[in-house]
Amino acid sequence: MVDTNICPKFEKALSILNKRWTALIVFQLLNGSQRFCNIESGIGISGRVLSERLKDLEKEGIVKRTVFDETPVRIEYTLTEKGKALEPILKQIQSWSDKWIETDDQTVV
Amino acid sequence: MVDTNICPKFEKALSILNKRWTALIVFQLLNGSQRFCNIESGIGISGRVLSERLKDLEKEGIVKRTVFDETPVRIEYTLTEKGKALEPILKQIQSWSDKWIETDDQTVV
DNA sequence: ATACTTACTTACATAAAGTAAGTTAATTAT
DNA sequence: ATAATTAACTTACTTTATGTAAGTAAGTAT
Repeated sequence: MVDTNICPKFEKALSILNKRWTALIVFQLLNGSQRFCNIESGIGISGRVLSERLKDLEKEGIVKRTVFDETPVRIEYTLTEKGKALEPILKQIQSWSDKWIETDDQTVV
Repeated sequence: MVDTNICPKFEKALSILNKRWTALIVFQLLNGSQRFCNIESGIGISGRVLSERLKDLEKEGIVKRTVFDETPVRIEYTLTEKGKALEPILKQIQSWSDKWIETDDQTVV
């Protein structure tokens, strides 16, 4: 990447949030801990990419993976404090979309 | 895409903002109108993708392209009201990154 | 034993982004 | 007058990211 004069922290944040699905995964987890297959079906992401994203988000300290040693084993993904702190961003996106995005109601008759 | 229970306006907003470079372009234009090459060098995007993104953003009504018929012709890109309204989102991202992203100061000696 | 579920991974196909060179039109430098 | 430079792109080609589908391992239900 080329040298820019933009704050590196901000750029880092964008490089995380910019990635496809990241925001939706976080949005989904704001409703509470969820299992792999629930996130998968909840937002319509493929398992391949979800697996990849969850690893990234774990590495960034945004998501925590917890294994419950029941039988069968249960694995849950939860937002960390850092992850929960993303809520105001998503809220802002929501209110922007409410104000500025039109629903092109494509109801086929 | 698979059917989800997420608000379509919100999904639409994310599909715009999620795209690589979109947020940085808007961020750059919050400083005022800019020319193609200034955005290009300002954020380190390639001309190919910048051209593509500006067209997308124009289509979404976020950016306005203005041709000044001087010689040589000058073309400026400006945020519309809809585009300016994205500022609070970027501000939120900024404050999140200030609080949660660490600078891994990789100063090579 | 067979089928089903969860949480993945692997292999392969398609779409998006990066790189570099080319285009057009006008401008300035020699 | 010719050559080089700048702005705003486009085109061709390569690399990376994402999607699709099938496979795996461990356990459960019938």
